[in-house]
Amino acid sequence: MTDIQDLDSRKAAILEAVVTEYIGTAQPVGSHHVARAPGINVSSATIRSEMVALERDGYLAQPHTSAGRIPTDKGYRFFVDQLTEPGVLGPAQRQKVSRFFEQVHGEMEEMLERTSGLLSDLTSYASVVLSPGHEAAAVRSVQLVGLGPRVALLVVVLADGAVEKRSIDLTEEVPDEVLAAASARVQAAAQSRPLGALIAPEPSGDATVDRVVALAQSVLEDFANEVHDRVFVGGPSRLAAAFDAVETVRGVLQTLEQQLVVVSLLRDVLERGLSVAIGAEHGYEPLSSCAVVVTPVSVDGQAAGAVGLLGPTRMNYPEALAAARVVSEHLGQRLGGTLESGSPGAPSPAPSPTGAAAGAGGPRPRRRARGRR
Amino acid sequence: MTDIQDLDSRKAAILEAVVTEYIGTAQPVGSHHVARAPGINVSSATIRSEMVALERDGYLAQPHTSAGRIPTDKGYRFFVDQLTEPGVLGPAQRQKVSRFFEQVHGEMEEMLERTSGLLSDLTSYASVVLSPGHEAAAVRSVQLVGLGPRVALLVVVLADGAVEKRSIDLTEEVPDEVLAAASARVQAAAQSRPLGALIAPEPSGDATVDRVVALAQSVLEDFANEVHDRVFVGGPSRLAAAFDAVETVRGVLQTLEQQLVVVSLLRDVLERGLSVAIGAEHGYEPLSSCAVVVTPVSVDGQAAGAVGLLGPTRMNYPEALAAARVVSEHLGQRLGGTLESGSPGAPSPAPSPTGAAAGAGGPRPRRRARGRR
DNA sequence: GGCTGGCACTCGGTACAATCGAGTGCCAGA
DNA sequence: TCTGGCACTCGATTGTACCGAGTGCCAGCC
Repeated sequence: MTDIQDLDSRKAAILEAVVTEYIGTAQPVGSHHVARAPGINVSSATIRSEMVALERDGYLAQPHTSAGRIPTDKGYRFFVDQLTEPGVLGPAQRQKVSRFFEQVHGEMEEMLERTSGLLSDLTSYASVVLSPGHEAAAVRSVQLVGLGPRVALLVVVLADGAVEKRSIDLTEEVPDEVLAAASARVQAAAQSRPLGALIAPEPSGDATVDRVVALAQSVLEDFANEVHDRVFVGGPSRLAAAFDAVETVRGVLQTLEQQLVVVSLLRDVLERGLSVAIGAEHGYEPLSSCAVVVTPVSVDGQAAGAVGLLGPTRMNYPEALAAARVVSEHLGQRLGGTLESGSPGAPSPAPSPTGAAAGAGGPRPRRRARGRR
Repeated sequence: MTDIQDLDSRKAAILEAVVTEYIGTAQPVGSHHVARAPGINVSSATIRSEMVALERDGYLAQPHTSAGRIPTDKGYRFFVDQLTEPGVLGPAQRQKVSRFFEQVHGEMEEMLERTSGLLSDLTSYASVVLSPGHEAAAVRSVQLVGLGPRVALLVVVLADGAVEKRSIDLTEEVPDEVLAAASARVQAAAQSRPLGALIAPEPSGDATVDRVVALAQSVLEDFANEVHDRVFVGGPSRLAAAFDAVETVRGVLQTLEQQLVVVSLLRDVLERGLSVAIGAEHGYEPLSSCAVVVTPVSVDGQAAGAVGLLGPTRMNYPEALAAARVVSEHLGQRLGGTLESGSPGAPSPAPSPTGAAAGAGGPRPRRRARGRR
């Protein structure tokens, strides 16, 4: 327990005791309880006077006179910043994670979805898994498949295994051969280039083919902007118990339903180099009674999505941080392994040393996530 | 379902009044209120004695002595069965729906997801949209795309526009040419057949190709079983306000998170020919304080998924039925239109005549009756 | 000087009684 | 057969008293 900037060590210890206790009980904690906490060797009277100071400085608040204190957002912030050792998961939970990643299989999206289930299982908070972006991934295949006389489906496979599709209205009947020819031309032009850096296919001389090619090409270019970072929200029902005001629950759930908001929330937090955003810090008003824990996922040293947890501000930060970190590591390795089938697990990368400021990978360019209204 | 028919018209009217009032206020309703209801021309004393009978017969219940009555599941059931005219949406809502379906675009999955948003918007209940099954859809395209030296992605496009994918571990390096050859063979064998009735490709003579073909083929066969009907749950946050017990909310939300459960719930209800399942009727214990309204979606006369609403048993059935029906119709037309781009909207199919027991055959004998005198 | 124990005070929570009123069951009479 | 009237029930509300956790302050002690 080191001395921290503007709080002497005794105040820090008291604050820590209050936060810890409050996280456990959700009840305002009084000087008496603090006095009984381990590491505190002063009387309750002393603690009271310290608490007055902590309240004056904005670390604690009192729901009403003659009640104990509860931490403010600032109080939690201090507590989190002060955490030195990353929290540790229990052996049972650790094993759950290992088991999960040994056994999980299937498509990336499915895997991410299940990962979010795992995270919320581990922590009993709502979890959030942000899928890796695709802007850097090269196009492996483009295909036009006829679905009806005037409708074709454009299917794009990226090097990272993502598949995007979009149906195209051809406005008039196009024979299969033309579709195939167009498909081949688009494919040839896009092959091995990332979506962001496509080149236009040469004209073929056949007007119909060129028309279809142009249609497909424009959809392809749309993808470059639209290719969405999907977000998987796990276990939102956990939040029902986290707040006592039904209104709060409803508001939070409603916000979580807007995937766009969740994505930008996570992105914002990551961009600010935080791994924890508490209460109003993240600036999303409906979530002002929530805290968010985010950990970027890196695959082979590259930033690739993120995992996070969302709970009440009185969430168990050490545990949440530990869970997010462990899952993020496993997930990164697993995703790295996908493309090189059966590659031996690389040695565990060193965990970032502190609870905050894990600026992995530097700032990422802002990208649009697909809007769900 | 037993003796639901034997309510004389006065009892029916009283029951209807109780249900209507309770749906609106969520408060137990007393004989006085019923007496004031339109169409009721008897005194509260008479109503009281009728209510005693209704309670004895299980249509009403009393939270405690000297409180008003609330409908039981059986009471709601009678009320719903008795509905003759389908409820009508307000003009504003109707317009919302039309607008939505004029403007909606993009992939089917996205469309379904947004449709579920629309439904819950219209009704302020949680909504459920079940994607059409793919068993009958023919394979339009199968493609093996190399992702890494030892990994390929199998991408299948079905005639209805669905795209399924699965990565395949090739266990050893396979050159692109071999992949392409295998891809062509698998495609040739599967082309135009539904997933359920695949035939095995002929051996090619090249051992490596055949090995890859076999791998792909087995994955393809897996799809036949696994291709799951996706379900989109919209606006679960609406449920937070619907129940007062937090525990109930949590349980319901948790159940909704298990997509598998939701799918079979809907499937069960549809199979039993119901369009409404109330409380314990559907047999899913955690949802026993919920009611489900389901309407199948038909595309060109073929059953194709379903839309539904999930709310408290005291939900507004007429409105919910109307919303589900309207959205189902629009959705069916829209989906039908997808494959024949720009087909003119067919004239609105006649709505099913009754609120319940769509499969029950016989013409609806019962008529709603009013108090006389 | 800083810490401590003691003390008066505050105020939410609980327990209990009184009251209110919505609602019931029953019954005599039209 | 229905109705108005009546006695009764019981949850909800209000008021009062009290308990106890917690506070702020202060005099005294190390």
